[in-house]
Amino acid sequence: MRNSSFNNVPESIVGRLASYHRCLKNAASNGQTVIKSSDISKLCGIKATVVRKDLTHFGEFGIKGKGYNITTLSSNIEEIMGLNTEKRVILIGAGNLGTALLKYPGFSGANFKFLAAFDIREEIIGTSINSVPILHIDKLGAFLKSNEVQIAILTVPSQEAETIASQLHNCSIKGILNFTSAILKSDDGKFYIRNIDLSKELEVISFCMKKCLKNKEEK
Amino acid sequence: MRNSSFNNVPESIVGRLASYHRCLKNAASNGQTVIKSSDISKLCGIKATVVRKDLTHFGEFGIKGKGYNITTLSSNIEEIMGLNTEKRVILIGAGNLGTALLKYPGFSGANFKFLAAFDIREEIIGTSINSVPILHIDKLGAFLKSNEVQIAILTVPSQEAETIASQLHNCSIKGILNFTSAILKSDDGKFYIRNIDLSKELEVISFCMKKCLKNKEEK
DNA sequence: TAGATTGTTAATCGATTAACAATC
DNA sequence: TAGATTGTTAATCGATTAACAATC
Repeated sequence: MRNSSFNNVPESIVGRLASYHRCLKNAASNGQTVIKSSDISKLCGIKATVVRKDLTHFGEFGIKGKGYNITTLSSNIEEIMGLNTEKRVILIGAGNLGTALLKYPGFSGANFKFLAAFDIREEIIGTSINSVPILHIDKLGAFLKSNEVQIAILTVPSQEAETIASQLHNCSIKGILNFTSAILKSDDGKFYIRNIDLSKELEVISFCMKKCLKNKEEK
Repeated sequence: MRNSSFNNVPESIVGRLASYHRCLKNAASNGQTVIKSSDISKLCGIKATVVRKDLTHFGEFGIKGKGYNITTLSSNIEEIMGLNTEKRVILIGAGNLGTALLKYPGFSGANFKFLAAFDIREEIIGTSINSVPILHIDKLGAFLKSNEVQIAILTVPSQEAETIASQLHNCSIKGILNFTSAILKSDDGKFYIRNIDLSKELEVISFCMKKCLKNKEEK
């Protein structure tokens, strides 16, 4: 691999790498051993030149005239993306969305290990969801002191997001997956914050639909 | 408004419009009536020049030397994005994520009206979640024939996505919000498909975290 | 060797930034 | 009028595309 730090990789490339990775896993489970950029292109809906250019960003993984060895490419992508190291995760806010995420099968593929979930509702404290214990939010600070946690997932009401996020400083947490519509800023650059705003997605589809309907009428 | 069709608006702008909209709503609820691009910038984490440029894409909404009238700008964005028209929606797959979405408060802001949810598990057929009735998936075709539905939300297992999507042709549906990791393609351009892949988000945060940790070590 | 497919280079395209003129 | 902030223009930057040389 050309370079093991990859500090300036645009997020657009990272997102596509994840797509390639899934596509390779699928191809492998079908017994395929080699794949061409044009195949990846069809399966992922991304142009073959983009696929090749993205990959060369990290090294030369292909065999000219043949394509890519699926096992090799797959494990390279896993190393690039850090999918082969376990990440210890807590979830804050075990409501509907939080529960759905605790039960979400996709987390295992990213090597996420849930240590605990936090909530305020007394009736669920002490229970567990998908083997993840639910603790009272009051225990958060102490928990973070005695456990090395890398990622926090925020599924609390939006108006609580800021307060909760402020409690995540000065501990081992390096990434926040923010599902609230509050825009959290990592003022000091200590965190990587990824905002996933479902309401925004809804508004975007609302606009794009409008456009589609209009195009239709014009025809 | 300069132009009422807006056919070639990049998705990046649309996503930001949604952020501006939320920010305006918040400012309005604080009793503010006018807002400057630099304020929007701070609240949304988007540069003021970008804010202004995005808005001029659709018209001139500001008052030089003053800023933007919140009510006017807000309703203009609502019109641009189609937030002021009701969209009839069905949800397919009332599992954990589906249930969370049916209970998600953000849908009302986008003027989404859920007509029904579909599933295969007999034990929940006939019940309802948040007043939305759960019907058997066998009833989907008939339902679409007798109801005008604009959007389908897919929260079925990924391997079912393709099959379900194929049942959505030849009806009124124009938009699909795909929460499965299957990559659905709108081969004929009849649909607008928005893929929201949570696993991908996890892998992206996994990479970005790795980068953050490394930067930290280097310091 | 011939065929195929990668990886690279150069050209195009679009988005972001910076500077400033217009104007409330 | 002076001060402030928008909207526009031009410059920069980065991402995508297309063509093709390298090579398995």
